[in-house]
Formats: sequence, C-alpha cells, structure tokens
Amino acid sequence: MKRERISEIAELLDKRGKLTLKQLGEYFPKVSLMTLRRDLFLLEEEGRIIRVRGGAMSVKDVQKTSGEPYVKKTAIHSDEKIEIAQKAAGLIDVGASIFIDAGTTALYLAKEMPDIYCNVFTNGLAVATELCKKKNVVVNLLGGPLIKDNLSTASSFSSVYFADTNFELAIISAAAFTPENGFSCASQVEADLFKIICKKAKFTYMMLDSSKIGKIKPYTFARAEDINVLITDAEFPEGLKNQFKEMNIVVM
Amino acid sequence: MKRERISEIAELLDKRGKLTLKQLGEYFPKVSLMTLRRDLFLLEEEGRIIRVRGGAMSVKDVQKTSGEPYVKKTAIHSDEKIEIAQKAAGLIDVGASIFIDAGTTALYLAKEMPDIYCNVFTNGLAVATELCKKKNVVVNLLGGPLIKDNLSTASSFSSVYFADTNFELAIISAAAFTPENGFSCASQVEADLFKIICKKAKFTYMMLDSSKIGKIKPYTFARAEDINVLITDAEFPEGLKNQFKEMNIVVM
DNA sequence: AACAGAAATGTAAAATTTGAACATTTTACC
DNA sequence: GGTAAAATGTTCAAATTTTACATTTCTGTT
Repeated sequence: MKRERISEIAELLDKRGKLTLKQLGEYFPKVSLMTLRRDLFLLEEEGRIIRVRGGAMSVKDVQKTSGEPYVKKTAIHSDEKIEIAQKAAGLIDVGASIFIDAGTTALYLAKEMPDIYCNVFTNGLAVATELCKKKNVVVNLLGGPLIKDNLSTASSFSSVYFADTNFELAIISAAAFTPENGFSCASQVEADLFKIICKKAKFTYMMLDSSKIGKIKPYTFARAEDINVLITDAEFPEGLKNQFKEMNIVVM
Repeated sequence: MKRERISEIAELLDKRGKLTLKQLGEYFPKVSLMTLRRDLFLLEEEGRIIRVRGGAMSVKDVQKTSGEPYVKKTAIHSDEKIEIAQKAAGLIDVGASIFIDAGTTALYLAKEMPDIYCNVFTNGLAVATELCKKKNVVVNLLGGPLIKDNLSTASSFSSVYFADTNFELAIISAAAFTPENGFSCASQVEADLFKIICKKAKFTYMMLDSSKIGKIKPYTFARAEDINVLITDAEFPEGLKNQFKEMNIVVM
C-alpha cells in the first residue's frame, strides 16, 4: 500500500518533472499531506527525487532537461496545459493517425498519451523524443531546418512531404486567439504548416489554454469555424465557450 | 560585483553539490542573506541550480549521476569516440555544408563541434538537439519515421528530400568494418541513406573506432575506396592504416 | 479470534524559510 | 552635482516544513 503509492508518486514525478504537494494531494486524496511528505522524504533518500520548497522534482527530469532553454518555458501555466493535455490524450483512439504540433502543450500531450498503437506525426523534437518512449506509438518526424528556440522543424517542403502521408486527426495549439483574428502564431512557416495540416486532417482539435485568449500574434492560420473540437481549461470564459458551441464546435 | 558573486556562487555549488543559505552567508559575509537568496533565484532561472528548502544544489551535480537509456550507450568506448570526434570537429570549416549521422560518435562530434557558421544535416534527434545549442550552426533534420532505439530517422523518402539539398562533406560512422565487406551497419534503411549520402557528398569522412574492425553487420553501404578520410583512434592497427593510405585515403 | 507490538498515518502546534513590500545605499550616466 | 536605475538591506506576514504525539492499520503469535 505504501510502497505502491510511493512508486506511483515517483512515476508521476518522472512524467511531470515537478509537482507541488498540493497537486500530489489531489492525486492521492485518501492520504494526508503529511504522509505524502514522508513519502517524498523516502524518495529523496533513494535519490530518485529532489525535494524543493512546496513539492518535489524528478531527478531523471533534471538530468535530461536542465540547461535547455526550451524546457524552462514549460513551467508557465503548466497546470492548465497539463489539464488540457490530459483531456486531449483521452481522445486518442487505437490505430489513429494524428498530427501533433511542437508547442509546450503538445509536449505535455506526448507525456500524457496512452501507449496504444497509433501513428503520430510531429514537427517537434522534444515531442518526438518523448513519444519514442512509448512502445506502441509509431512516430514520424517532419524534417527540415530547425528553429532553435523551440526545437521544431517547419519548411516550405512540408506540403511535398505531406502529399504522401495521411492523418485524420490534427491536435494543435495556438499561441493566441481572438474571435476577430482567429488562431494565430508568431512564425510564418509554422502558420503555413498549420494551414496545410488543418486542410489535410479530417478533424482538427485545438488545444487552447485560457491565457492565450485576447492575444494576437502576427500570423493567423485558422478561424474558429475551421476547427472541430476546442480543448481548454477550467478558466475559459463561458461566453466564449458558447460562441464556439453555436458554431457546432465541441468544447471540452 | 553582482555578476561576479553570482558566478562564484555557481562555482561553489558545482564544487560542493549542495549548500545551505547559512553556509553561503559564511562565504559572503559582506552581503545580506536576502541578496544571496535573490542571487539563487537568478541562478535558478538560468537553470544552473535548483533551489531547495534552506539553500540550493547544483544541477551539474545532479546530472553527474545520469542514466538515460540512449545516453548510457555512449559510455561504451567513449574515450576513443571522443578522441575521434575531436579530430573530426577540427576538420570543419566556416560555411561548410555537412551531413552528420545519428550514431553515438556523431553525438560526441556534435558536442565537440566549434560554434561556427555552417549548415549541418543529420538524421539523429540527439545530434540535432545538441547542435541547437550552438548559435551559429544551422541545423537541418531529415524527416521520416523514427527508429526508437537510436532516435534516428531514415526512410525511402530521403532521396526525394536530398534532391534539393546539398552538402559537400559527409561525416559518418559505421557499425562494422572488414576489408572484404567494407563499412556495414545493422539497418537497411540506414544503409540506403548512407549510400545516398556518400554519393551526394563531395567528400566522405568515416569515423571508425578500432572496436569496429573485424566485425560484420548485415548491410554494407560503402567500400574502403569510397571514402576520402578515415578518422580513428590510437588503437587502430598500423597494417590496416597503411592499406587505407595505399588507396590515397587520408588516415588520422 | 484476540492480542501485543510495530508500522503507517493523522493532527496540530512550533520552528524555519520564503516572499513581498518598502527603505536605503550604491552605481552609472548626463 | 544631480538624478534615475540598479542593487542591497530590513522587516514582517505568509507559507512550508519539522517535530512531537495521538490514532489507526497491519502483522504475526498464541
């Protein structure tokens, strides 16, 4: 019972990298925070985690991710992003052919994804690396020149590459959204890629955490009506939710 | 003054692994604990340290006890491979267009590479990620289905992709070599890729540590006479070296 | 099945650390 | 010499951890 919980905590931390005690408390509502604290203490003695103020972090995670500027960004609004990623992960069926983008939410999705047989296309190196840990997921990386600050590829070559590859589902995230300007991002090649993706996919699922609302980035790649499902967090304003629903878009 | 103190703190932490705020206070009696706390905060943002209750610990120190599956493999014969990688790194000129493979020696090469302007093509995710740390290196990743055990891409699509991309130099490594069977590797798609690469490149540099000699893998992708430079370690047998030299191949 | 003892967990108060706000000093630049 | 910005100091409230002890659950024995 104890041993089980402890290894579950360790796994959770390896996946998430970092968790607060409160978050752990939500995962294990049956035990008190003090017990969880004691568990963390044991895990620290074993050298598997590092306890930090407020919670703990995975040693494995530190070993692989530290120093890379990209990973730091994942800390911002991470709770909302994980919430969204979990919802998105639940929508993936066995045998599906999916495109996932290179953003931080997508990276969480990669971590949360069930290890079932499916084909995933992505333009994100971190996403691809993460997916390679899953035995049953076939990973396919979009090639091209690398954008260093987010470790993604995007090139004019994409359309040629995608001419012979197919996916029914695109799960992407935008850097900004307003009803007037639609979904936008900061990079033109990325916007072009997303346009191709959205056209190619039968269904487009948009992961959009509430912090993106009202922001505008230079390149719009889709309008509200272009997507099929909007996956967001609890903070998403009700009014906007209804606007999407009126367009027959599933909001979750 | 501030910058100096901060880097001194970082060095101290790298050396000691872990320090409490009080201990830091003894090292820097001239400033208040609040200032040191602020310094630790900055260092944490830079990703150099992890703040823990009561003080901080060095990220480097945590990383020392590392254990990623892929990275683990790099430990085998690592001295020879680093030696070879350093030699290869010395051969790269400003402005060059280069292909580097996805092997472990290639990963060392990526780490040892000078940060000069050049274009690098690769099919290795780890190599690409490593190269992204260099400001002046333009990285270009070959897309396609991912091979999970070595995080590389290789597909029949390569020839199409390479039709419009050019590099004068290919620096690759083989998994095995005998004079009779030439350079061989374990994967057919990789062998196909290497064949295309060697044909496309003006010069082919082969990185071959001495442990590979006498071994045979299923798929031959090049013969001795196909390469221009052989980069190897000190253990490489003299007799074989001379055989290469007789074919006008530079051995170093 | 009942019991003792150990292990695990819960609770609450004390101790420590941190974060935030504001005051003060130093530095850099006109 | 003056002024704004950066750096540092001080103080105190808030949050977190530790400690100590109470309670529950588990385990093995009779």
